[in-house]
Order: sequence, then structure tokens, then C-alpha cells
Amino acid sequence: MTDTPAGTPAPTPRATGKGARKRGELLDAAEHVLLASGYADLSMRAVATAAGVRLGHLQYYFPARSDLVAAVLDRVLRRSLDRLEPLLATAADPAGADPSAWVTALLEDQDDPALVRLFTELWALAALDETVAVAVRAFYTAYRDQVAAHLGGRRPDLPADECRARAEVFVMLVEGASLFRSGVAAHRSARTDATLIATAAALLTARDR
Amino acid sequence: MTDTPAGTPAPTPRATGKGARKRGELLDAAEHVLLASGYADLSMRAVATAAGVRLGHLQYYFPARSDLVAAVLDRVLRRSLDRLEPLLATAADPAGADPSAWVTALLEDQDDPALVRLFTELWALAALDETVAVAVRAFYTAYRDQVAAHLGGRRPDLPADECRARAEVFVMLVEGASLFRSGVAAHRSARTDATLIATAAALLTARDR
DNA sequence: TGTACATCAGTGAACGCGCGTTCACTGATGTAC
DNA sequence: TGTACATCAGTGAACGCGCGTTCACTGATGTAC
Repeated sequence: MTDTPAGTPAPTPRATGKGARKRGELLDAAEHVLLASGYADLSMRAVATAAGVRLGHLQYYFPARSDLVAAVLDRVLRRSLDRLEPLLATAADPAGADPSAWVTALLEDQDDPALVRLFTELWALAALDETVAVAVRAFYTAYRDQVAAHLGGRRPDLPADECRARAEVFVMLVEGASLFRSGVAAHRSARTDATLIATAAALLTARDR
Repeated sequence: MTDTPAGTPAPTPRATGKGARKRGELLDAAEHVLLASGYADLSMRAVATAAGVRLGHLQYYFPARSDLVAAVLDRVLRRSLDRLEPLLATAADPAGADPSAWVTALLEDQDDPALVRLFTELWALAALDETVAVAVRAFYTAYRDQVAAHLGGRRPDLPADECRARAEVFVMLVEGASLFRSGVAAHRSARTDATLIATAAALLTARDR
């Protein structure tokens, strides 16, 4: 007895075991095509070829292109939040400590050009698809709230709304920086990185802002 | 006698007068389609329909889709730089003055969701087309250099490389902010704007960073 | 352990459609004499 | 001012192609008895 209504003849691949593994492989292939060719050329045929399966088989797992696209983007956002969480949870350093090392680690994590590429596609797609737009905003809300919580641990003297505002500006800066450190808008420079890290750290430590 | 070789039978629309006007109208239509439907659905037929001309006529001005896309993106970047220049040239305020009003004006100018939308498409496209990538990097280099020049006028005490570094971080912050103020990553908030403006202003005024 | 059967996983052909591009064409506008 | 002609501006039909989707099919795997 599955969780689908008795009369439904539609394909419903298993959520566990081999089915889940295959699904992950297909999403890997789709992500690869998205990185290499962009959303416009993210076709069912291209993904099937990249995954080494037949078109019909890809459709067994993702009946429509929209299902595939939604699943890819969903996984990108979910994975990004999962990677962020352990970094942001390390509010371990004492209240007065210099957060530069922590900021540096966070920037390094955002360094991956492939990740930046996926996010530029997400930003562009959010304008066309309200579902994507909602997911992207939810991601940044969670991101900002985690930074705000980190900041609250570091600076118990700050009111919650100031933590939130500083955290949002912090995330703005990190996202803007990703464009300039990944090659989209410019390439990395040590001199600029120093100023970037000082500016981000100041958001976490400055008396008022 | 035109500027094309004698034997070339290819269509070469006039660069001035009626031809230039029509070309501008076609680019307006293309930009409208790009905003409404994204790059993937920026088809010759959709643009012709939006412009109220026949497919063949659009192709008289832009023989290939790639010509149309290149012209649209080129115009977006050129127009953005042209809008930036007068704002950035107003290094009028005295050396010690609070730059908050100036920063606010610059943010307002970047406020337009349509402009942000066009830039998200540009960032995504830069990964697929090296010509676009070069144009985007050239745009941000010019942008950063103009901010650096503005900062140099305001703070003659700073060495040139520090001006450049601060200017680049300033642009990172403004570009990141555009995502958070246009609705892509979040919506505008007065509290966050205050922190954003203070942070940007500090890049222009702080003793060291 | 063996058999019957349902479901799962994967195949392959075909469909209609919108796409970029090619090309021969026509009427309008400008220019030379 | 009039006429001949070249170029400009715009039309319309056709092409081959890759696309998403539909669907009937087959072999592999699991399960009930």
C-alpha cells in the first residue's frame, strides 16, 4: 500500500533506496547542465544525456520539465542553508573577540563560482516564477535570521531589531561580494578583501551604526 | 557610398534618422520582452509581436537573435553608466560633509525593480557568453573607478589603492542591496536602510578600514 | 523452495509546436541627370 | 520639373530542428501463498 490513491496509475518513484539515489543522480546531472548551459538550455533531453539515461526514464522520475527545475532549485537552496547552519552556529567566540576570522571563513564558503552561478540563475528565475521567488525570499529570511541570532549572541547589548538590520546589511554585503569575488563583476583582490572583511566585521562589532 | 564593402548585399540599416529611431523602438520591445519573459523566451517572434512589426522586418535590423540580444544588453549597460555619471560627478560637497544624502540618492537611483531585473539577467548571461562577461566586468570597473574618483575628491588623504578598495566594497554593498530592496531577496525596510546608508557612508568617511 | 502476480524501473517511437534562419519579393524613399 | 534607377524599409512563405509531452511497451524486482 503506497501513499497514493488506489486508482492512480501515475508513476510514483520510491522516496527511499535505489529510487532516491537515482533521483539524486538525475538532479546532479540537471545541476551540471544548468551550470554549463543555463536555464534556457536546461532541456529534458540534455539532462537525460548528461545523466546517461533515456528521455523516457528521466520522465519516470520527473514527469514534466517544471518538476525537474523545481527540484533542482529546491535542492540548491536547501543545501546552501545546510552548509550555512554549522558556520553560523559557531557563536562560540567570546563577546569582544575580533570576528574577522569568522567572516573570512564565511566568505570562503561562498567562494565557489558554481554556487554563485546557481544563485544568479535563481535571482533571474525568481522574476518569472512566483514559487521560486517565495523560496528565494524564504532562504534569505532564514539566512538573515541566523546571522542576527549569531550577532545577538555576540552582542547581547543590541536590541533585536538592530541585530536584524545589521544582519540584513551583512548579508547584502556578502551577496554583493560574491559577484565581485567569483569573476562575474570582478576578480578577487587581497586589498579589497581586507576592506570587505573589515567592513563586515564592523557591522558585528561597531558601537552604533 | 556606405561604409560597407561594395560587394556586400547584406542589409545595413541607417545609423541615423528613421533607421536609428526604429532600431531604438525594436530594442525597447526586446527589453520589454526580456523583463516580462526572461532570456529563455526572448524570441525573435515575441519581440516582433511586441514591437508591432513582422518577423522579417525585425530581422532587417537584427539579422540574428544574437545581434538583438547583444544590442539590448549593450544598451542596458551603456544607459546605466550614463545615469551613474552625473550622480558620481557631484563631488561638490566639501571634504568633511556627511555623505548620507548622496548615498541615499544613489540608492534611490538603483531602486527600479526593472533595472535590477535586467542586471540579474546580465549576471546569469555573463556565465554563458564571454562577450557579455567582458562587458559586465568593464561596466563594474568603470563604476568602481568613478566611485573611487569621487572618494578621492572627498578624501585627498587616502592613497589611491585604498580609494579603489573602499570603492569596490561600496559597489558590492550597493549591488547586494539592490537584491534586498527590489523584492528579489527581500523588501525594503526603513530600519535596514538606515544601517545600509550608515555602512556605505562609513566607507567614504571612516579614518581607517 | 517454487510459482503467480503486482509493482517498479527503464525503453522507444511518435505527436504537434515554436523556434532561428533563409530567401524571393514589393512598395517607399532618395538621388543623379 | 521630370524621369530612371539604386537603395531602403518592410512582407510573407517555407525550411529543418529541437523541444515537451504522450503512450504503449518490456524486463527486473519484490511479495503473497
